[in-house]
Amino acid sequence: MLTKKSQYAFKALGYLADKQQDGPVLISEIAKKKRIPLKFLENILLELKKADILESKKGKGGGYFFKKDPADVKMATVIRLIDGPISMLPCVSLYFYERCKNCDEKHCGLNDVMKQVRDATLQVLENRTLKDLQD
Amino acid sequence: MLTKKSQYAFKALGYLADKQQDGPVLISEIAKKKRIPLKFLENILLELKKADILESKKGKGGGYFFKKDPADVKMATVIRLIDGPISMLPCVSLYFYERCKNCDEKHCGLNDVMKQVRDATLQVLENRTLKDLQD
DNA sequence: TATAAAACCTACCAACTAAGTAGACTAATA
DNA sequence: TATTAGTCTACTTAGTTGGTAGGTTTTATA
Repeated sequence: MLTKKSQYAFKALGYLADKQQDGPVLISEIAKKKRIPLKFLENILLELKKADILESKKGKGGGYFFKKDPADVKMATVIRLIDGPISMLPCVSLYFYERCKNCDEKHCGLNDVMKQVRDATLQVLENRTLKDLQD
Repeated sequence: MLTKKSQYAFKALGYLADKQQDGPVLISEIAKKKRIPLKFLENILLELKKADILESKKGKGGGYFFKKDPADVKMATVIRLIDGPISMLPCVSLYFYERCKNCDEKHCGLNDVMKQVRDATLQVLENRTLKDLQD
């Protein structure tokens, strides 16, 4: 399951994608409209900024807005950033790989199946972007 | 990610599937061969028994063995039993559904995408069985 | 029928993670 | 220079994960 954190991230990103033409959007506005705890949302947006997905402006008239085009940010990227691995096992993960102890990946039935699951999942998440979150 | 618990469950089930012709297998034998903490494995096997996947015999000459045919037990069933939901969001889960607050499932982009992920995942996990874990 | 083997059961625990909060600091603008 | 708004560091609290301890019950067999 996705954590609350990444669910909030997607909600916020969807909102920002909708408001892309309106200039900077306040954290407090997003928090209110999407019912996300304000301080928690602060952390999330900051992470998204540090990952170069969002940009921000301080002071009056400030707020958050997209740095990249939403259509260029894959869902998979956001999940990996906020939650970590997408795969069901470390030994089949592409970005968070860890080798299996006591099991030879070359002929491990579980490994095989979980690789299939991974590929099926990524087929979706690598081809859908934040643009798909817009109304 | 799968928990250690369900990973251990799969290891143990794979071992039992291999030894299906040999009569009851000791917990301690599985624990040793698959390097699973003994007492932890006890709990896991008990859960699998209560779910009617395994059967056990007490006393001398006892142990664990399959109640169902491994080929009739889907991977998805084991994951749901040990770890819970397979879906990435409660609002797209088939077995652990919870409705979304503050978001209309009828036109929610995230919901749409996560339904696709769910279906792609289940396509694999509902069609692979414990038989696929055998050597 | 005693005894040993084996699963079963209840309870506990330490470490970690998820989810969120508090409060001070920095930068931009009017 | 006052106000606005994001940034940063640190903390808290509840729940989950990954176990462990130790006793109870059931069964085969000598």
